[in-house]
Amino acid sequence: MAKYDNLREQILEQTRHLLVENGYSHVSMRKVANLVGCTPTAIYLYFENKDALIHALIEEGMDSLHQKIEECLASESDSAAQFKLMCSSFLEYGFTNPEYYVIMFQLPTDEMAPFPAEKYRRARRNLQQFADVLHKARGEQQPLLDPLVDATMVWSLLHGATSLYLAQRIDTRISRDVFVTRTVDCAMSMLNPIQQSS
Amino acid sequence: MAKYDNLREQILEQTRHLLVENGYSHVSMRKVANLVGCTPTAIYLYFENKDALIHALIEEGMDSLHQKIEECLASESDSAAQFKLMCSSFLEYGFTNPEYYVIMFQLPTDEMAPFPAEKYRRARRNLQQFADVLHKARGEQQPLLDPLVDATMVWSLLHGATSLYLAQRIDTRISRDVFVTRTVDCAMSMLNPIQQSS
DNA sequence: ACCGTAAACTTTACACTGTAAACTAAAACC
DNA sequence: GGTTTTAGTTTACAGTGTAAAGTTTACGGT
Repeated sequence: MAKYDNLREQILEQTRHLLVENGYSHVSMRKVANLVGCTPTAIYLYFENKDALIHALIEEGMDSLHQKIEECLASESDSAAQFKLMCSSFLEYGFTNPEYYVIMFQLPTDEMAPFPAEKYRRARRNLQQFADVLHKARGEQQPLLDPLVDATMVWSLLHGATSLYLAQRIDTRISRDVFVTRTVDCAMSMLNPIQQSS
Repeated sequence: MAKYDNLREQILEQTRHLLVENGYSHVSMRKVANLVGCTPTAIYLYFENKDALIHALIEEGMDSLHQKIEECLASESDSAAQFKLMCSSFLEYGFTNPEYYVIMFQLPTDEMAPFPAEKYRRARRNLQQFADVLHKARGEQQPLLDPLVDATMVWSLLHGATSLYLAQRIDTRISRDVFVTRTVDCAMSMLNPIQQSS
């Protein structure tokens, strides 16, 4: 009675295709169903609703980003170099996978159910890795500075840079190359402890 | 034949109300029309489409943010203090006006027409002011460093921090207070020239 | 005073959206 | 062989943005 080879996989595949090709707004249950060759409601047999379908793709994205960051750790031995590579890789990931980046980090909060906190654990590994490398690159002392907080600062910078770039909010007089280089420099400067105000 | 006092103004008012109350996704032409008391299509007499209606609100937001930043300049005389206040004010603006912030800076790029570049000039004033203050606070020399680029870095940090905060992506172990303070400290550290890599 | 025109709307309609509910056909199990 | 379960389809509903045409009201000119 299995009419399709692996319907769940086909649905994910076509959704991803639609997402990458036309962006989030053009993903509709009917379009996905048409591409797959099934009916719109058949999708509900495998995904609770549209949000759940998108969430599955978010997981994909989180995993591929995680893998990319792992590669940074592998291809460098010096922790400062690792950190630098991680930063530029993060930017590159966002720039080259805007659709994934958007659904992962800036999906309209009120438009869809938030990514379930429990699944978000996997995503947090990435931040934790930033924190770890940061800590190591600083020489593992500096107990006064919380690496998690500072990693969050780095993340803010990288995420902000990526978001503004993707939203084409960056002044056109600034080339992409300069923008990336300076952003990474900026992140590197966060390796030096930041003086805390009163 | 004027059935309404000032229909255009009333439409904007109710749209803003709906936006602040329920978020972007719950703004629909029919809901706005119902609140105003007119028909959905009447809105098209004053706004080309839904995007144009939202764009008008973006302008409102840009102006109020601009005003807030102007106040920072007025209430401090030292340029470093001005800069610091501008940063924390920017964060505060985003935190307390999430709906405006969202439509201004992170509207789903592919969901609606981009904010017209021409109108975006007004928005760019804000960035320019950051650049100016940054330049002044550094003592007006440092010709090697482009203030526009560095202001963009500051903006990236602030925007990233705001976005992540609004998307509830910040680790719950980090209090809002700590987060804001550290972000501002981080921005302040950008006053010191950042060493450029090769 | 009256008529033509233009402004300010309303009515109707279309194609699209997510998804709930009911139905159906085929396979699996006892 | 009959019953239950699986894997779908069909139909339907309430919502969306917006195009096109129809309607009412006010004003300017003669």
